[in-house]
Amino acid sequence: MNHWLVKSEPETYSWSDLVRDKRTDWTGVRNYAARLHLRAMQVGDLVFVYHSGDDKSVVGIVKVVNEAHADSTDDTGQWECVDVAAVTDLPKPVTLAEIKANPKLAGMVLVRNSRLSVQPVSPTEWSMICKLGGLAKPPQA
DNA sequence: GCCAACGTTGGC
DNA sequence: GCCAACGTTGGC
Repeated sequence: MNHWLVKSEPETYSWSDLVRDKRTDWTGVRNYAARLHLRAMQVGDLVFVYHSGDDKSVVGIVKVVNEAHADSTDDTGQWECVDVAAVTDLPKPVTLAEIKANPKLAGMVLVRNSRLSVQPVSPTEWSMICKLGGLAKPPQA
């Protein structure tokens, strides 16, 4: 199983929207590198949700419930999305400042390439952020 | 509001 | 195929 991180502007679609919807198709990705990651996702993979903008925090975890398929919000037919379902929020959101300050996390794609909206997360990074986020044990797929 | 980083577009 | 110009993202 792989781990990922997706970004969203909370003004556009926030974690609370996701909790309300319970499940959503993660549309709107319009970047080739991000699309590669979407295509690599498998059902059961766990994904951090990060709020960009004012929040700048990892706020929750979703799981992939449907592999990549056509993005209904795209007219050109070239972009894809996966379906995700809410798993848990982080009791204590992990801020970008914390991530940058943590030597184990400072190498994250989130820090190195802040513009990539869908990105891989290493197992070490995953467990560290779960811990910082106040999860006693990381969720199972 | 500014600007750095990055991606895309289009002329050559 | 290169690269300048432009647009967008997102942190500060």
